[in-house]
Amino acid sequence: MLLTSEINAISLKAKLFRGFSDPSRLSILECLLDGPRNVSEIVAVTNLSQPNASNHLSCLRDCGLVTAVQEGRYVYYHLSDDRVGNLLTLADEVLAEVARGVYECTRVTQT
Amino acid sequence: MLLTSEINAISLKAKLFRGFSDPSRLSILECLLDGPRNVSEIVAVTNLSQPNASNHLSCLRDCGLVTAVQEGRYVYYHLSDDRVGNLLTLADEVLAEVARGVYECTRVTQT
DNA sequence: ATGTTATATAATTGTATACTGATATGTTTA
DNA sequence: TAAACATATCAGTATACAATTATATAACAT
Repeated sequence: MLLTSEINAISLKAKLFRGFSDPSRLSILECLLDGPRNVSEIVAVTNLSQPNASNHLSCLRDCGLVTAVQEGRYVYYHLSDDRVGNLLTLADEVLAEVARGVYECTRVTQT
Repeated sequence: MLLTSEINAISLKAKLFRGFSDPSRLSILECLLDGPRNVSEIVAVTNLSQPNASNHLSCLRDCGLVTAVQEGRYVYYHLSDDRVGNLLTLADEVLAEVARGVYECTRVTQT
């Protein structure tokens, strides 16, 4: 039986993973692996519309996964912690192992 | 500009993370960190309804994150790869860093 | 000051998906 | 075979959320 505090910790962690669980946000995070990028650069790399990118960036910022630094009229974003990158790398390893299973999973729609 | 193959890889990774991004599935995965459990045990530990647990287990199974072994009328589930556990652990570390941000994120509903 | 570029926010809509309740399938024991 | 137990599936509903369009705010240039 789960305690209330454990439930909260789990919900929190689920929220963290949810930050990674959308292709648009993941594109943004991957693009930031190479270093800070401003919104226009992110839009160019990811092909997202500007408002869409901005929305996802807000989400990532609120979740603490990225940090924003304003320089003039540009806003540069960077990963807020090295371990965010580590998570992406480790995910690649897991993916290499379970790729077939994930690919064939029909319960979650692939965009 | 992202190539098609990169888009697919990213969608795949997003799907992987989506497996972790629901509190119910996360409860199941955490409960399996201690070793194999059958569905009834999982239901008891997580407080999920049996059909709900079964649905999430199907999803996790399809995604390759867990493996099912039938023993008599019981079906035992276990994490399919050690790195699945590693991802959970690393997530804890990231969470410790960004907990406040995640907690305050209002863009994603916390259950 | 005015226009232009960069970014953020708001309202809306469509779709995905988590949950529930009912039921089906499968396995064991009597 | 029947009854009891374990697990899976299905239909229906409600909610979360991603994307779009339009607009607002802010910084810079002319």
